[in-house]
Amino acid sequence: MESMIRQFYEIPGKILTLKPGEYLFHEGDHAKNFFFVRTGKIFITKFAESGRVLSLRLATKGSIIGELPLYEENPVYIFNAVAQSPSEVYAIEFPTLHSYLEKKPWLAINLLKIIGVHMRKQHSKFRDLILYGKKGAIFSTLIRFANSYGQKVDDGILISVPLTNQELANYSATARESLNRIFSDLRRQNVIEMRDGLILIRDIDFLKREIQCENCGREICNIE
Amino acid sequence: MESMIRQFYEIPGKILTLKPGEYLFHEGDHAKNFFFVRTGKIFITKFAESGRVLSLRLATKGSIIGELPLYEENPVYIFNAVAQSPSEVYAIEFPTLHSYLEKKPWLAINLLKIIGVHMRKQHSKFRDLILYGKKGAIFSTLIRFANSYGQKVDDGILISVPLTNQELANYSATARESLNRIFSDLRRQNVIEMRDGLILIRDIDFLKREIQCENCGREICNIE
DNA sequence: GCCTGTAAGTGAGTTTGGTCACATAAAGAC
DNA sequence: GTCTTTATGTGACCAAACTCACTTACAGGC
Repeated sequence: MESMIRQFYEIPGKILTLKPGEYLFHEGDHAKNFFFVRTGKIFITKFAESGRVLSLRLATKGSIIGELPLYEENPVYIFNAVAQSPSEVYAIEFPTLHSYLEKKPWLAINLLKIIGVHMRKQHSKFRDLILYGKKGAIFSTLIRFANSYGQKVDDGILISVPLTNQELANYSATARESLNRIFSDLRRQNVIEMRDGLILIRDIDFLKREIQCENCGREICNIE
Repeated sequence: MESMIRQFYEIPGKILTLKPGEYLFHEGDHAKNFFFVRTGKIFITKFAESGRVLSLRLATKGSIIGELPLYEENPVYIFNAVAQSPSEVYAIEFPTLHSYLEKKPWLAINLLKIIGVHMRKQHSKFRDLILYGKKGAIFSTLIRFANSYGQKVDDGILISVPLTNQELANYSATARESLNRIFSDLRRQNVIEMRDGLILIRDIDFLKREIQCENCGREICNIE
């Protein structure tokens, strides 16, 4: 994956830096650029009329962002991208990317591969959220965070990103209170535990069992 | 869209014919081919352990199927494809497609475009199902069927595909009974009506209003 | 015509999850 | 230290949606 992305850095572009909380783009904005994350972490979210927020990804080094409108007639971002931590992204303008893709077949193929993986991620998330209720959504979110940002420690997997319950609820399309109650249960059952404000997953197999995890691998089952 | 797909027919492949109810592939099968639908209609579904079925698409002339595992190391179909009506598909083996994509940049770019549209469809469906409850899921399904298979008649839009309530419920990740009750309401409110076993949508704007339709256009908001 | 099988419709009861309203805890500001 | 703000934890209640059980309607076979 890393090597695929390196090839895109040969395309002329600009480096942008973002402070935490700063938006790279808003949904509805006219889309001009395609981005790679160089450093930091970027939340990808979508707003609902009701004020609810649906969080979709937490992009990190190597993630591509804003690729959806690439070949649209009237390109518009359909998500928000907001920095979670100080971040650097590499921005390539669509027309520039278009001309490179036309010239270099391997580039287009690599992009196909990347987008294919995106599709599969999206589908597997869809499955978890639709078929296994809120518990499924929350467990799936935890597993994905563990795969993306988990560090093996002696008694489990520590998710190295600080996340509030509200943020996690947004990833699971759930009310904060519902997530909270499910977390209380998981703590009682010794499946998770809080450590220095981070989540420690002590029994990830429990989570996987409950949502009939298809063991699709870390490349697909992540939050990036 | 049509012209894009014509280019793929220059790639050597085989024509397969399917009878109604016949499977093109099952989820979990080793994936060898990429398909275009030439004629007929193909259901794309996914099974859940519980016996529930989630229906995702109803592919028709011009739709591509089975593209997800294209660049996987161990390619496996993650959905089922089953003919709804007598159908013909054009099957291209992955290695053949790979070599053509390497040689012809415009082919890879067209595939990028097609898959980009797929992604956007998937996202918009996700949004409807996640953010607007079961009503949102059902209304979204109706709108998509209307966009794909609707015929304008003097008093509304007739969905020209015969669908049972159970099938529609599968598209909406809903229990049949729930869909049934929502349909009863819609009939009472004169939003829909049954005509010769087909659904006639009399007030599609009502449906769109309820789910905060973003009017993303027929290219995205469909069921193909 | 009848019989059979499948689909549709509907009530009752239960579960799940969301909302509201607080109480408590933790983290900063000063 | 106090005060303020933000996050967490929970109970009570309500609404949405699922399940179960059954009735009704319709189509096809014969």
